[in-house]
Amino acid sequence: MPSSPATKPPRQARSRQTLARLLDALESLLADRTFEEISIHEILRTAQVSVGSFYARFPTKDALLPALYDRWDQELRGRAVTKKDQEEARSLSLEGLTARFIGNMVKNQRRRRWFIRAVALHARQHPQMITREQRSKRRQLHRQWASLVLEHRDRINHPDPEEAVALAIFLVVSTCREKVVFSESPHASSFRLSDRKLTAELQRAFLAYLGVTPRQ
Amino acid sequence: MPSSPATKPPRQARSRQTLARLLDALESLLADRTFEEISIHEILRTAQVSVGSFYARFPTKDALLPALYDRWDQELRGRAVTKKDQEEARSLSLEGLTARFIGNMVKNQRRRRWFIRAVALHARQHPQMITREQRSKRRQLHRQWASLVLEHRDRINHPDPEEAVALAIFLVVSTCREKVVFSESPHASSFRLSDRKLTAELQRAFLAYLGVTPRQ
DNA sequence: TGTACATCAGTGAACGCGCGTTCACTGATGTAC
DNA sequence: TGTACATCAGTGAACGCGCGTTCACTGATGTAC
Repeated sequence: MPSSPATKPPRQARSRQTLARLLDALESLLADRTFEEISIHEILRTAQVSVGSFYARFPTKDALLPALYDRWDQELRGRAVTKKDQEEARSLSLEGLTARFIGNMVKNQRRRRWFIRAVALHARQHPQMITREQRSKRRQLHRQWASLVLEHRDRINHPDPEEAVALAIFLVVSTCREKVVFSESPHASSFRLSDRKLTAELQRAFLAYLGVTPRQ
Repeated sequence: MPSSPATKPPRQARSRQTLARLLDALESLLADRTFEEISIHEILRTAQVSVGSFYARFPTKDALLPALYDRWDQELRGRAVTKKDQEEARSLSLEGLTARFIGNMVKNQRRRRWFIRAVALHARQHPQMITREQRSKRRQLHRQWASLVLEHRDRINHPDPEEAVALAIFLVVSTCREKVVFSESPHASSFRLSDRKLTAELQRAFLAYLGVTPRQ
């Protein structure tokens, strides 16, 4: 249902595999180049799929990346957060909550960096990708995090806690993406920072900005 | 001298104007589209310059954006910081210093957002652009800022002040760019935030992360 | 001041390559009776 | 269980458009004597 508007869903197992091969091929090729730089023919060769077969499923090349995005989002939704998880999260301290979320964020960005880079670059010029992103599971998780953090409102020292939490999340997400996804090309050579350290520092920044002082 | 390697500098006033027209044309077209999306012919039509004239100056299309970058960087170097300015900056409080720098940053990003967006997108896939950026005046200003901040080392509460300052700058620059340059498309609709407010909050985040407590 | 020549600057029709896409076709799978 | 037909799925040669670039040329400016 959240798949591309003009994309016909496969009816047979055979074509479902072809689709999977296409998306896999694209994902692997994205490691080296932008979506724009990769030609259809190249994707098709990698996936061992013929041109006609592709255009039977997708209206244009541009429909392919959104489809990959959807698959990823579905995957995220698959590991649905249970009621139990939510209860558990609610019982955590603000520090614990932050540590867990930021830890996951860094880990995920690291694992899927190529894919995230491609989507981020593509979204900058394709509005439909942006709206897709806004309805994504990822965004939903951010909202969940925000409300969980706001349950510790008494420890937040900022004139407008709601706004502050939103900006704090924006801040760590932007920084994390810039660092992990974009600033680690061989040419960038900005300061080195292990993921462990990055996580710790982002946590520190998050809590400090919200004006949270350690409990003694 | 810092102009593109294979780019021939103009010898006559006439061609210097042509060059300027080309760069102006590109800069204005970047407001709506990516560099990749803009064709040479379009730039030439806008600048009222012929194809041959362009290729007499530039080896390829890709040499044009770096040239625009250089012009901008030269402009920055033009308004050189005098000894007096430095003295003055040194006499400011940490809060004053931060306010000034972040204020300028937000203002500049706002003014030149299209151009910055183009460069950021292009740099992601063209290494030569990255090295250019690293030797830029902008980077140099960041380093200057870092060392000025470190003169207030006694007010910084972080196990590794040097590293912390570097990351703090990275943090505010990344966030500012993400917000001003990328997150304000009509489709993005993330939370609204005036430049004034953004500046204030980034300042708060910067100082809080460094563990600076207000002087009483 | 004038003439000859070299260099700089500019012109735009034409080229050719690469890419996304089309199309006429064959083969595989599912369904009805 | 077998046959007929509809639909789904896959094939790859060929097309054509748009783009960056070339090239043979004309005109303007600077320099030497």
